[in-house]
Amino acid sequence: MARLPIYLRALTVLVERGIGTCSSEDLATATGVNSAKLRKDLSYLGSYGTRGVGYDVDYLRYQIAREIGVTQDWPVVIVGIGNLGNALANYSGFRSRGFRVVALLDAAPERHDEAVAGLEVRPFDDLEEIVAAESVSIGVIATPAVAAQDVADRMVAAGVTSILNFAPTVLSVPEGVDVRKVDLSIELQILAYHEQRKAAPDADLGHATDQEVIA
Amino acid sequence: MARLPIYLRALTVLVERGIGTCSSEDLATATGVNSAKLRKDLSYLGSYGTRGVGYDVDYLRYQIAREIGVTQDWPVVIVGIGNLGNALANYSGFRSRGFRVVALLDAAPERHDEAVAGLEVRPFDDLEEIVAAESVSIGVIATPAVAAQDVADRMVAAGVTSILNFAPTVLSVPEGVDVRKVDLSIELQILAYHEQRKAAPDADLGHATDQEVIA
DNA sequence: AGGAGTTTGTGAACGGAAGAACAAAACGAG
DNA sequence: CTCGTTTTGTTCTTCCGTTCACAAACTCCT
Ligand SMILES: NC(=O)c1ccc[n+]([C@@H]2O[C@H](COP(=O)([O-])OP(=O)(O)OC[C@H]3O[C@@H](n4cnc5c(N)ncnc54)[C@H](O)[C@@H]3O)[C@@H](O)[C@H]2O)c1
Ligand SMILES: NC(=O)c1ccc[n+]([C@@H]2O[C@H](COP(=O)([O-])OP(=O)(O)OC[C@H]3O[C@@H](n4cnc5c(N)ncnc54)[C@H](O)[C@@H]3O)[C@@H](O)[C@H]2O)c1
Repeated sequence: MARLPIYLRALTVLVERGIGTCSSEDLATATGVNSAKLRKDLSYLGSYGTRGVGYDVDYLRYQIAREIGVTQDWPVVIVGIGNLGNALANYSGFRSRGFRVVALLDAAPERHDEAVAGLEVRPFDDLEEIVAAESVSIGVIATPAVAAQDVADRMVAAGVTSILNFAPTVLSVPEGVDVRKVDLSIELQILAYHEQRKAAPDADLGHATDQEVIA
Repeated sequence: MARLPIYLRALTVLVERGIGTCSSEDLATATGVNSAKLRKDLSYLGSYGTRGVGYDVDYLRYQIAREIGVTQDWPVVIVGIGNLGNALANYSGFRSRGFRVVALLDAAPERHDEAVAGLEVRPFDDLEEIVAAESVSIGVIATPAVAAQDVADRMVAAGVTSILNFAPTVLSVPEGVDVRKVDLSIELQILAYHEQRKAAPDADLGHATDQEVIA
């Protein structure tokens, strides 16, 4: 379920505040979801709450982390160390949430050996070697759109089975490989859509059909 | 509808290739959605297709752009010019899709007057002035999580009614203000979740959620 | 110990999206 | 002009996620 990471983050905040237990109502308001939905989500992983009391924050946190699979560290490779790739490489939030960037790859020779976030940028052709050596199963694509499909194919061939794609392209991958895409332009366009609706209260009054067949 | 931007992008590609008309089947495979769903989406904006022929690429593209509201340029401010803010400021894809970054704001004085992507980084306190002067209604938050809520409050007070939030926090905003969040850690965690399921075949198999399409 | 007050877990109702299927419309060939 | 082919627009059915509502279970206070 896609909401588990949100609960996990909220629980981490509660742990840091030294809060030992919380009700579904508390967690629900903290994460912005309906409390019934939250309880149903949690009950899906088992009965980890106590009626009349709530949930043990630490215990629930561990259970969710275990369910998601972030009790272990996942090695990750990032391909395309441009504007976005640099930002990602420097992002500390990955590390603290169970992901370890093991390599930065780029096709452009002028980027090689450059140090980014304590890692050197390596040639894209080292992909297979690195994936095999570090048992990498998750790859991040931050290359231009035209290169994304090629990079994805190489990743899949090398053994990567999950891809996070920042390039604005639809990737085609074989069965068994998961792709998630993050497209910032789309996010902005969705905002613009709602924004336009706010400005024009007359909304879509029946886009009336303009043509009638004449007999 | 959240799929319109995807159709728009696919149509833009078709335009660039000089293709004049396309069927719902074509667009569906190009975007990775079901053709019936796509037709239903398009029919929601009106009857812009011709039975037996398909859709006029240029015309449909314009209609979708108009529906989304990207026939005009939307001014955007970015707050928090760190790793991520820099990448966003340098991203050309916003401009080409109907968004214009009008200002880069940061609270840290040492960043001020620095030039990023042809714009100078200005003090966060200039927010209200800029929003008013440029009629900005869309703001992007790329600050650390602790500052995000404050920034959002200031944005809302200044007149921003749509926020794209990259900080891993749940923002609370008044009615009428739209917030979309992009949380990269969550995306990775969802991948890790599926990845773990692949490795452990005892879990509930099934639900193959991937996009399979030919490019 | 018992009752009052909480809070979980879940059965049932609801809503809306997704897919299958088909009739209506356009076009081209003969 | 008519028929066959293609493809849209839409209806109908199915399914999944959300929400409501409530009994069961636990704590605390008297
Ligand atoms: N910068 C942003 O904020 C932003 C926002 C949204 C989406 N994106 C998308 O993310 C992607 C990267 O954006 P960017 O701004 O970092 O671009 P960029 O041009 O700065 O960086 C791209 C990098 O990929 C490398 N590259 C190119 N082809 C490659 C290949 N075949 N194999 C390996 N590496 C290759 C290039 O050498 C370059 O270093 C683009 O698809 C862009 O549309 C970026
Ligand atoms: N870097 C990434 O790839 C990445 C990935 C996912 C999420 N994020 C999130 O995006 C946000 C920014 O990440 P980053 O790596 O760019 O961080 P960063 O520390 O590099 O940059 C943050 C910037 O925000 C500025 N800032 C701090 N408080 C401010 C305030 N109150 N008003 C205005 N500006 C303020 C700082 O001066 C700094 O320049 C964080 O919340 C992070 O969790 C970043």
